[in-house]
Amino acid sequence: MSRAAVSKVIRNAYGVSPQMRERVEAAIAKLGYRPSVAARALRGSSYRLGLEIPHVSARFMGQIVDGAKRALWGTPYQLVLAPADGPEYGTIESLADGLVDGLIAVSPLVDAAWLEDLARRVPVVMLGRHDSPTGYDTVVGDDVAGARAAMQHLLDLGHCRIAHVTEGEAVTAPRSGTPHQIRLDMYRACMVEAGHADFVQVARRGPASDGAGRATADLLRQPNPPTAIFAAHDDIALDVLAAVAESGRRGEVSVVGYDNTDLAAHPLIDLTTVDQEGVEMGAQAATMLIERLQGRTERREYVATTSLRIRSSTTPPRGTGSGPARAGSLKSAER
Amino acid sequence: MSRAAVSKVIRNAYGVSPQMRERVEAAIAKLGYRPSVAARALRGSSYRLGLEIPHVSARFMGQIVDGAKRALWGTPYQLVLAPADGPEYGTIESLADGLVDGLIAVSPLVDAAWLEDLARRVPVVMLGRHDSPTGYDTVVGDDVAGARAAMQHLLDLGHCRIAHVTEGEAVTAPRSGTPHQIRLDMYRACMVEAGHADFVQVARRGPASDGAGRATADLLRQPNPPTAIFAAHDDIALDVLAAVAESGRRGEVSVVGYDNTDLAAHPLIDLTTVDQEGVEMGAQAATMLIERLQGRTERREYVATTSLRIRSSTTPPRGTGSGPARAGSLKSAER
DNA sequence: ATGAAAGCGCTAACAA
DNA sequence: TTGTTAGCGCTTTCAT
Repeated sequence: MSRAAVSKVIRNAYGVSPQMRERVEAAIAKLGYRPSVAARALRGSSYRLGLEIPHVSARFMGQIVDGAKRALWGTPYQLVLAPADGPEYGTIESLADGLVDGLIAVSPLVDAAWLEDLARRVPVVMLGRHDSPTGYDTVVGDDVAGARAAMQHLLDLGHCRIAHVTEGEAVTAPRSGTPHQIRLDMYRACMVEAGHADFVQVARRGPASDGAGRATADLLRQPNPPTAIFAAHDDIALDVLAAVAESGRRGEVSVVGYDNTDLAAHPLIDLTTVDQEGVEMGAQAATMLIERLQGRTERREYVATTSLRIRSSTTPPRGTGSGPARAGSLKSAER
Repeated sequence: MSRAAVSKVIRNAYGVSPQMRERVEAAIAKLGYRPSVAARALRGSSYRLGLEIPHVSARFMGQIVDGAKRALWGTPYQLVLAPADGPEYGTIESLADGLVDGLIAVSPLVDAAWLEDLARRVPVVMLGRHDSPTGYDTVVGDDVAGARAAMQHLLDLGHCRIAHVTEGEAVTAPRSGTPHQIRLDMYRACMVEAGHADFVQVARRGPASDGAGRATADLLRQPNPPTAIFAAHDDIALDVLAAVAESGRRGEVSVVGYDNTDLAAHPLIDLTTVDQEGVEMGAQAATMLIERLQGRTERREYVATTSLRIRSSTTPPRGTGSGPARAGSLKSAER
């Protein structure tokens, strides 16, 4: 039989008789034949979708991957992950260079123009970008609402001295539009709005090794330390909780995270956090990508809704006498 | 200029003059040219190495990935991850079908003969297999020593009623040689050796959703519940700790995990666990794979050494008076 | 040192 | 319905 016949059988293409199909399938089974992805990709599509996953906030990525897998279930597409931890250009290109039919990336820092170029070569969905591109789709959380909810919660509890612990300067660069920049801005705005502008304190996580532990420890060692900390994401929040525990003040400093990572619900952690539908974000991204592959060209954007999950890591401040703090102490006695 | 020239420049091959190289490089930069991985793979190698990562014990996989990345640093190889959660045959094949030059997989359950076949097509390194293959390399922890160390620690503390919480039956099938089967066997052997054969109790984690929480809760609800639990890996241990905390007996049931996941060191978790050099395992696997690609054909095996990390999740049993429990109490006073 | 050309395994358009 | 054939973009051998 001819290769064309085999090709048609494999692709379920039109124009092949039942008995031919049977013969081909028998041969495939007997020879253990497997089509070469490389050759396929060269001629058409590889049926692989790439997902670039930055090391930062690794736990949140688990949700994204789960969602993408769910969305791809039953489709002919396979998910391929590429871990990145530096500037993501290289990793993204290594995916785009013919390995995959389309890609999802989480790279708030790469240049928008560069992405538009990339998107002309291969369909792209970007996660966590608040820009308004023309050539690619975006899936993003409502960071304004999420950060505001977190801050409002702490303020409602009666906290005044609230610090923010976030990623390095690069990730929050002033007009970059990254989720972390927006969370930081909202933190500042809420503090100002609540009349605590004088206590605005931002700490940043250091080089990967020590995480946000040192930065938090420094915050706590001050004469007038924060009574609450808003962490830019759950992984940082974990470091913050660790630093608080190690400083011997477990339970005395409220901590809010972001992402509602699986660990946040663990009773030994029990972290108040902002849920932004990570799984749904992953699923939407994969779905959008497939739509692009099927021919859609107009831009789409999915904005995930956020909701605050209140757990025991946030309590009213230990009252030292001021109005709201006093109210807080009462509440804390009820626990 | 000819494509041959370009090809040579890209591959740093022999036979190209400096001025030609310069011209080519200028053209590459100007056109933003990127070689197609697919075409390359078709003709020779893709310079991609695949790593199949099962969803189970996800946190341990982080170490493996980190190690593999470290080993690949500075080589021309890129790491590509393929998430799997069911029977891994499909995922492995989807990698092997021309996408990658070689692959690392963590699939204790796939058939050895099938793997030998696979290894004839593409270089393979398997993680966590205690078999003695001819065509592929293995990287494995010393599960006998690791499990024994964990059990010995609990017995030394004075525990008699020790339960084991592990994965589903499939993963511990009697003569399968999986790490979890060996840990289970060692658990049983140590219990018998210590004269506690009558208390051997094995619980298993249910379908992914509830984890090992239910199984643990059932254990604890018994009239004569265990005073210590040996969990087959840290992710299960986390579920166990959660169930213990939720049963209101935080700190009363000792828990040992396995893998020394990053979370085990968190002060709010502080889990005693068996370290098996996960990062080193990943690095060794990647290194072995590269050696294979460079022509090695004889089999290699790397056995990671284990070491017990004692933390506060294990304490002597709350003494109800028996000999060993009393001894344990003394030790605990030293803490 | 350079270029021409064959062919990797597949798909798609066309011929039989 | 089937088989033939022309490339996809690269590497590699062989002439020049």
